[in-house]
Amino acid sequence: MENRVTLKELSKLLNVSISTVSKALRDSPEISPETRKKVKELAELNQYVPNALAQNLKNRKTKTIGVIIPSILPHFFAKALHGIETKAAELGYGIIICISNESREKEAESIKRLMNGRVDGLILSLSRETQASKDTSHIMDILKYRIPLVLFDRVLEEIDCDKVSINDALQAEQATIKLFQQSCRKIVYCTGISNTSVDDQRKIGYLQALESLKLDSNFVEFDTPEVASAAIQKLLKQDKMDAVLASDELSAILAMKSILKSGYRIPEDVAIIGFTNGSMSEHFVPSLTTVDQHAEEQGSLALETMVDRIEGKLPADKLNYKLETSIIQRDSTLPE
Amino acid sequence: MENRVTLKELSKLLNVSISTVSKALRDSPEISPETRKKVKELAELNQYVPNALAQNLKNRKTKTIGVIIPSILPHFFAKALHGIETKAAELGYGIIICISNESREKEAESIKRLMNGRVDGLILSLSRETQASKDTSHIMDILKYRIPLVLFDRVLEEIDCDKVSINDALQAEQATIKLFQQSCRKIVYCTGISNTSVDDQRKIGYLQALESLKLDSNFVEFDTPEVASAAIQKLLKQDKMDAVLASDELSAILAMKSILKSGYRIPEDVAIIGFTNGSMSEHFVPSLTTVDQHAEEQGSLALETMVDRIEGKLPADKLNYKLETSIIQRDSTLPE
DNA sequence: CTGAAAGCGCTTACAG
DNA sequence: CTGAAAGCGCTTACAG
Repeated sequence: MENRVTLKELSKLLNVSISTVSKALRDSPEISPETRKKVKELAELNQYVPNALAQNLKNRKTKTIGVIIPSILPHFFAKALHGIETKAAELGYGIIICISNESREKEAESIKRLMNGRVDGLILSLSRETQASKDTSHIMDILKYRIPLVLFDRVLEEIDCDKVSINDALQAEQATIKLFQQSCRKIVYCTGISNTSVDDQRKIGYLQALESLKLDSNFVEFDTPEVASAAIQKLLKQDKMDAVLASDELSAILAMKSILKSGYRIPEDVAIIGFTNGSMSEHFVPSLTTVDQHAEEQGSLALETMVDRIEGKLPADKLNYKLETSIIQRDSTLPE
Repeated sequence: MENRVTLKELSKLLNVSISTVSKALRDSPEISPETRKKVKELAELNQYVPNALAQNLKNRKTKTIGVIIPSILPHFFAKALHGIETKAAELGYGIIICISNESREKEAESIKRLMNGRVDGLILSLSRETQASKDTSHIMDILKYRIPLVLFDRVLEEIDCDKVSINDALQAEQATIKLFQQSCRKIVYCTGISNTSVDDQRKIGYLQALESLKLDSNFVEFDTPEVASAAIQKLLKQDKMDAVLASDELSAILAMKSILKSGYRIPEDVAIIGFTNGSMSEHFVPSLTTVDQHAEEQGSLALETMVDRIEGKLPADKLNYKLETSIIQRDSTLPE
């Protein structure tokens, strides 16, 4: 039941100075091999663990990265976080996670909490409120204090920092074209995540595709599942829908359920492509054709970029990765 | 582009001592109101943020809790984490998250990483390897250093610490009896998470129920989805299954898919109850009747217990919460 | 090869 | 009401 042992205590036990103990433990050539050995043995015996707080204070670095995400419940963020954590462990870094819950205020609070020496850098996926309001003063503070910042997935181009995201507009455009190629002419865009940069980008891609294909657009935007289902069933009844491009997993699943319930077949009557490749996409019957957002890779690349930045391995100019994505063909669209 | 300002710098600007600045900022009555005001204004102007590392070192507490979980991908852990984070934010604490990836070694590493002054306490859900091997020496180290420890969900009774879990055995027993009451006589236990305390407990409950009901047991244990599906289809063919008790969400979904694919009806031919109430349970067709594990509440209670322990509000005797759970009736069992 | 000293940025008991 | 001093636990340039 002892308390943690310190350098001071070890030095007393050995009748040497604290400096000697410290150097011996870090294998400094200044110290004689015998002393080094003695010190290390005693340290081992007493299960000495250096106090990270003191080390960090002295070294002015913490080997930990702060991560702020809007939520952890959507599969995308859980996977991205997994990618971040895995890469961090690999590179010898730890992570501190805060969840903004889509709120700008909580995001700003978390930033404050972390900007006080606790972390060497911040990885952020912006909250919906921040993206909607475009009020990024709290983000600018990070830059002002010269704390490295990496934005991922939900990025804002005007912020001068490293970024990792997928080319959502391009993907949405290609997905729309794919639906067109399956003879769909009434392609409806369905989203439960309005007001995020990713959703905006996807809408842009969708509209671009429609314009070049000379088709009309149609949107279902919702906050609650009930609203979504009602809107979809209405469109079906009015014969205004033979395909769905869904911006998030939940809206894709809700759409499929409404479609099946109304007696239509997937993909013969209505084809669907979703974003986010979660477990529901894989296991629903029929399984959902999705744009793979490479959540884990985004997370892993964001962390790697951060560490490279911290360790000065990157040029001064900020990086802006746009990951290539691919469409995972499943049963909600016709086979090629 | 300035660097972060310190007490020392503020004190120089104001021509007072560091102590005065420090006390003024903490509203000490020792300092005159005018000085306090002046100091605070300058601090505000310079966006002074106290260095948490230095504060923590001095105060010997960090107001942050370490959380080590086996994985973040299963919905249960994502939800539990959400509960932990929410409650932590509410109580003014931060959390540091490590993922053990079900490995005892990574778990031990994370513990070492966190036990060096970084956190005030540790919340843990044990990795599968640790639970299987029962080698808990790395956990004992935590206790030895008098670091508060709360175990949740995957607990081990022999460890002397606060615990939060659900009564898995009882729940499994009741779920089994519920299936019996729907005239099921060939109830198969299906699991993809063998060798965890929760699975062991559920098996115990299942077997207890079967014994009192004088029924035979039958197990499907698997590592890959293919194995599960094959095993289930075999049992169906041999007419050895009219109900499934599934220990995790994935095995429940896999079972349902196999059953439907083999042409049986749910719940008329085969009824199913699962554990873990994730999004797939809710949205699969038919939706899955599940035992609600109260993931968020487990997380939130674990964190609250931790904070109470740290702040000395708890008796010396360790607490052992067993949360009441309930069965969420959906379409994979007959209505009551 | 070893140790005394300064310092990271803060807090607080004590003196004045 | 204000400040000098000690200390949290470490690291490292410097002296010996």
